[in-house]
Amino acid sequence: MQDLLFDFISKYVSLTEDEKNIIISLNTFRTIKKGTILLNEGQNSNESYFVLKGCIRTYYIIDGVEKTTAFYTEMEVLTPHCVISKAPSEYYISCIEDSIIIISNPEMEVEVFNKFPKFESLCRILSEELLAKQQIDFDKFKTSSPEQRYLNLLQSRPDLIQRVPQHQLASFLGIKPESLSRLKARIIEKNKV
Amino acid sequence: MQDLLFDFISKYVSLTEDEKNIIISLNTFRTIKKGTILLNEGQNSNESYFVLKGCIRTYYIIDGVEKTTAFYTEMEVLTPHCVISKAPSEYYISCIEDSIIIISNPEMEVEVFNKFPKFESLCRILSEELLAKQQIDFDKFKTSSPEQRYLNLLQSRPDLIQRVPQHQLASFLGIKPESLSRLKARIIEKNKV
DNA sequence: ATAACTCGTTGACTTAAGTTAAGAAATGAA
DNA sequence: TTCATTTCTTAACTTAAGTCAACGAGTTAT
Repeated sequence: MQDLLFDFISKYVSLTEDEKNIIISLNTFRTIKKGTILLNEGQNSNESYFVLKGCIRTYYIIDGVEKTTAFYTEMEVLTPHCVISKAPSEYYISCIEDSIIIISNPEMEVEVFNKFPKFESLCRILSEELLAKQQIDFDKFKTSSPEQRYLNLLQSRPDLIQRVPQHQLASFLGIKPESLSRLKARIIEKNKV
Repeated sequence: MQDLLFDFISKYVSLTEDEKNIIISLNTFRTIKKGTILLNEGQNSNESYFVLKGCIRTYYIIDGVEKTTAFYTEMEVLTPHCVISKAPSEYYISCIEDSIIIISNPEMEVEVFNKFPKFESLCRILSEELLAKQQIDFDKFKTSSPEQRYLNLLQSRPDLIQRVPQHQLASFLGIKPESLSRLKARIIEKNKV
């Protein structure tokens, strides 16, 4: 299992066996059952999540309705806003498949950064990459219609459409579940003619 | 002018006079005229922009139409996606007010990081903050109607509505300029009754 | 096995955004 | 100033998303 992590890290920096052992000794690998809520609205947490296997999602409850805004799957990291802002969380995080997650916190990170400054470089580079990537995603969202967003998702993350309930996908695409249903029917209809 | 920068940095780390002098000696402060294009589509660039004063925007040209997706004003940083991906840029960056901008590049950064590791911490923390903040913005965008987005912007960045042309604001809000016009008229109508 | 729920789809209707076109208002240049 | 261009608004019409309700399929719990 750890190999997945080290393969990922090796794309950015090379680690010695000693360094790898330090990581393993932190003992932060967790198996989480589907349905587990990792973070509640209003909660103060300092945990970050690195998904090794499985899928977690962030969602809000607005006027009693769940609004899913993001999914994190294999090799994706989520540091909740509340960890940065040190304010109560505005959203929930739940595990939507049985998953293996690395759970870390800022104190641990600082400790590792002090021992191996290389890790801070890694985290800086990862953050900068994610930020730029997310900006592109946001741009694409803004400049696309719901239908284009769906077709785009079909290309870029086809797995998500399989593994995630439609009503969660709908709010992820910024629309209502009924609209997603109709939009899909519309696409099929177009392709027939 | 530099004081603006150092005041900003001091929120995150404290700098000695020596360190400040190093920054100044890099001589990266630039005054940019309104209308200047800082980055063209298809261009490979390695420049990052820190806006000390003024405003820059990113925009795409899609089917011959400009789509503005982001604005950066005082104390905001933009590292274009192409700097990270090392691929040609998909968007343009232009300066929409006479501005003072700090222009840096990865080589300069590495040099500074080596002299003062503290700066890499600063950049990591800034990136992580920006990432979490941007995620919240994206979430809010997804879960709001165009009208709510406009009202939200009125609260959170009222200056933008003043300093930016409406048709650029419209695509920033993910709609057409005509829709923004009608939406504003609708809001005024509501408040009358 | 049955009841209760969740989930996805469909239909009828409402509302608002997209489209196209025209014109008014503001801005900039000659 | 005057002309041209850009920006913003309005109108008429089309398209699609939102809303509300109903239904069937699948799941879970009792």
